[in-house]
Amino acid sequence: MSSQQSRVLVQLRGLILNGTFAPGERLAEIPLSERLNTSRTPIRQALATLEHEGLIEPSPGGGYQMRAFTMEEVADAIRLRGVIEGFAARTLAERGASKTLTKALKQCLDEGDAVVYKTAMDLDDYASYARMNDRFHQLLIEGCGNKALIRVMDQLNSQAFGAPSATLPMQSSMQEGQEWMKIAHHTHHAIVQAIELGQGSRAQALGEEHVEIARQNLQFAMQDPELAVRVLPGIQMVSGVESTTPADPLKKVGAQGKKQDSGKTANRVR
Amino acid sequence: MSSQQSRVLVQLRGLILNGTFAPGERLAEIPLSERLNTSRTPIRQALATLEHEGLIEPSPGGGYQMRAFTMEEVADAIRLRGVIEGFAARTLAERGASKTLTKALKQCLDEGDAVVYKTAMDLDDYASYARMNDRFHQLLIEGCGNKALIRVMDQLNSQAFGAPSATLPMQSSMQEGQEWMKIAHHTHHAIVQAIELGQGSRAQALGEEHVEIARQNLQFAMQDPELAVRVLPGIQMVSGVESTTPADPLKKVGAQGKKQDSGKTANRVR
DNA sequence: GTCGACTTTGTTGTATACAATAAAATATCG
DNA sequence: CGATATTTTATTGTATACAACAAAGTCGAC
Repeated sequence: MSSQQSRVLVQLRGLILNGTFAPGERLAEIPLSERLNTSRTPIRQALATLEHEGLIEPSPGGGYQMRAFTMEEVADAIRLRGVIEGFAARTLAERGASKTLTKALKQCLDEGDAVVYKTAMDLDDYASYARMNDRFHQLLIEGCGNKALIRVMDQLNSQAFGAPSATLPMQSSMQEGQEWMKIAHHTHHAIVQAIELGQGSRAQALGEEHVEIARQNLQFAMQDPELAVRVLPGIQMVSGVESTTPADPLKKVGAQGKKQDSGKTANRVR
Repeated sequence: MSSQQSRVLVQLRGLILNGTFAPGERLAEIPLSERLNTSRTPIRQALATLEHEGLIEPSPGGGYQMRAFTMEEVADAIRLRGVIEGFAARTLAERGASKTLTKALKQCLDEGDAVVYKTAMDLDDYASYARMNDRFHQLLIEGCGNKALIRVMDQLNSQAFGAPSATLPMQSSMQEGQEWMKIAHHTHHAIVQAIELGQGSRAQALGEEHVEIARQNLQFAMQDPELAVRVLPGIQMVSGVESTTPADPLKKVGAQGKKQDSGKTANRVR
């Protein structure tokens, strides 16, 4: 795609996921365009996209504002992801997976085994497991061949906490993390087996249960927000998680471009 | 929202759903802006939205083109809708439905009963059943309280054949239609009962089975494309369904604004 | 006559000017 | 002094000009 539009979209999404804007904060076009060194046009396009992705919402008087997320919503999004992935797995089990797909899935299983059964796991291992995990879930979704499902999953993915990496165990210590990973990866094995044996119902149930692990871990990780912020990008947007780096996220004024000269009409509501 | 943007979006979506553009046909901004009496800006915005809705796709060299749909994709979209609605019903069963929601659902059941058990059904009855059906499904989706699910379902709805009305029986004769409606409406009753009794698994299964009726009916209706076109808006977009009204939908040239003077460079691919 | 470089032309991407609008600040009247 | 009308001002919505680009056509050389 063209450079300006995609660049702005990525950068703006990044800003949002970093918790730059407080919930309800207006996303005015001109400050954003100055901040990202572009004109209003690409900004507008990016804002429209982000609205479709569900990261921002229309402001009553026109324009957009930052959305507020609750923990409950995040948990619901993860559950939905489980249902859809479960359906994908079931479809694969019922229709049969192609030889190449099965092979690719088993490749993922092997890679995961190599990491999970290591005696000592480091950050690189964690990263490579995360990559494998993403690929595994991607394979399930793309492999099932249901285009509507692929589209819908794209939408969920863009919502950050719905993304495959959100299904990853995230624990305070590597040790703990590895234990959870063993369980999660065991489910990967079971899903592939169910697909091979044509056990549709089992495949579906496993898909749902798989994200349940992640959901519980998320709730656990939220007890230590510092950790959650480091491990799950975008979690700052969820109310209850205080971001530590930006200045004063409590006030609505927030980080506002460079102007800030008068300060009187800084955050007009319209 | 502002008048120009929403107007253009609705009109353009209408044109697409009417089968105005052949699959693969380029949707150039200037011809569209002339056709809808506006500038390129609202057109661009509408095109972006329609891409997110999945009705059009990006063209390789930039811009957009009409998407091609297959019957299989439509069937898959309906199945996915069933899974998601089933999940909504299950969630309601597990979490318990509010008093007002239960009441609203039962109101739908009563209205449906009144239509389905009539001795002779006319078009008005059909229309009122359709309205009730839409409301019923809407209540399930909104009522379950899962915001991610609501968003995802919005996306499916915009895709026309995924819409609630697509779950309606569509038969060649009123007589036949009424028989199918009886079955479909019976499922409505069963879903509400399952929700009331907290039978989550049953509610889920019923949700999925409910759309299965519609899927089979769709395939049946496709044997008589004339009927399908009349009964299911947007079905013209599906390859294999020949639309009758526009001129020559086989050639890619299709209905192209007003220009058509030279004809030589009419459909530049870029 | 055919292949290749060049020119033409249509189309999108980007910036920006202008209009419409709504909120805030200010002035005016009771 | 308070409430309301008016002005101001920021911001979005819309139109359009210009730049970048890519495809098609055209000309020329071998």
